[in-house]
Amino acid sequence: MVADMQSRSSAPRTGRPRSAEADEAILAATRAALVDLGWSGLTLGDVATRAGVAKTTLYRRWAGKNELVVDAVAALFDELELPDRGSLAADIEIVVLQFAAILSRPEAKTALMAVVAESTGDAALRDRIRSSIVDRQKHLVTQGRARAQARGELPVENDPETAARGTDLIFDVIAGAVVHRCLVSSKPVDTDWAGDFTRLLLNGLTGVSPA
Amino acid sequence: MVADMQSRSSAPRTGRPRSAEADEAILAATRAALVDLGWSGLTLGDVATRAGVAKTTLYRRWAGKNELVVDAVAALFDELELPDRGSLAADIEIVVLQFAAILSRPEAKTALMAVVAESTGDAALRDRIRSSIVDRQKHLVTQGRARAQARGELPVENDPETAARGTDLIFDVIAGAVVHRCLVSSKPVDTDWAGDFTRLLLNGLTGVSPA
DNA sequence: CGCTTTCGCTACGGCCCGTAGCGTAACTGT
DNA sequence: ACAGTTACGCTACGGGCCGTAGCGAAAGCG
Repeated sequence: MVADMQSRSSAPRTGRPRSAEADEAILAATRAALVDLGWSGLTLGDVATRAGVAKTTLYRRWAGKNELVVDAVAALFDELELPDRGSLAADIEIVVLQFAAILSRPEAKTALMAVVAESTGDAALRDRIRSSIVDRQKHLVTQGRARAQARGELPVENDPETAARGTDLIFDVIAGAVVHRCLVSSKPVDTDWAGDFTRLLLNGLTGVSPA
Repeated sequence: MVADMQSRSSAPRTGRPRSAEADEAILAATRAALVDLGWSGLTLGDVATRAGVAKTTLYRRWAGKNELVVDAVAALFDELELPDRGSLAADIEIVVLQFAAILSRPEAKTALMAVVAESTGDAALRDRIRSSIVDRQKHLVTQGRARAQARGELPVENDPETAARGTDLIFDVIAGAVVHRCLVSSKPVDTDWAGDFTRLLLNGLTGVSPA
């Protein structure tokens, strides 16, 4: 979703409309190509062929490889959800395992790191990644925290600015640790590791409150 | 250092030796090119020109862009050290800030993520990254933990296998969180954030010990 | 039915890749 | 001193992908 710049602002009222099937076919072809060839092996010409679409059509909708792949991969992360397991520990563990499951898919692995690498020199791409992928999942943290506060497991934050800082911190710790474990250490995120990590984070959150 | 496969095993005893200056010139040129062009813009022909070396010389020593960049960037992380600041909290904070300082350099940013992305489909590259960069810094964790145990801040681990698991976990959490903060959230790792993170991790480590 | 926009297709210059071939330079053992 | 061996700089090449231009046809709208 949220493919090009044209669908956001006023779409042209006249002329032939863009094919919605083509959009989905292109994104699916991109994911398939990522699985087969990886980020560096992926070429826009190949994606166009797989999608049964002309290469020029592809360039009309996306500025380049980076933007295309961000959109193609963003949908994968919408699978994340947070069923109420009754305790903060269980909630953390389940989201860690879900996130790791997504990262185990080859298209997610190779694409995520690559677009982040490209984004280091491209502010617009950085914003696109954040709005399409990262910020969309941040509600999981606020949701889990709210539940924990309702259960009395966590203290209630008074200052909204402090709460936002805490949310960002928790998100960076969880996402960062799982990504690092999966892609850098390349060791499995099984229930053992998820349990260890959950205990560590839980102790950190429920321990002595910050100054 | 540790450039090619030839320097590890028995170097040829006969013939013209490889130029050591060329090695360093190439790696320096690679870092410079990463700053100017980023990962995707870097070409081996350009690196060779910058280094004042023929392109063929480059291909004799490195299999490709991935391996070259890993070696070029590995040296950056050797700056990390752990001066004894007297408390575990201070030790964590200082290493977080040091790591963030390295990640603030554009050549480190773009190269690290890119080679990790490439490594998702290349086991040999994954091992090269681990042995050249990651595992080299793991001693910081064991060192900091040993000091904290000597101070009585942390309990002593009896089982060496449990201790290793803990080391890996701490490493993933620290490195992962800092990387995520810098490159994905793209927010500054200042003393405020480092302090928040340190409190969180410290509480997690000193809290109720794992089952 | 005109107007507008998208679509598929072809073709193109340009850049970079990775290798081959050559003559030269550097170092080693006899 | 001399042959043997390896690294070096240089040039050249086929091949692949890029990103765009130009065309005729198709699909909507008033």
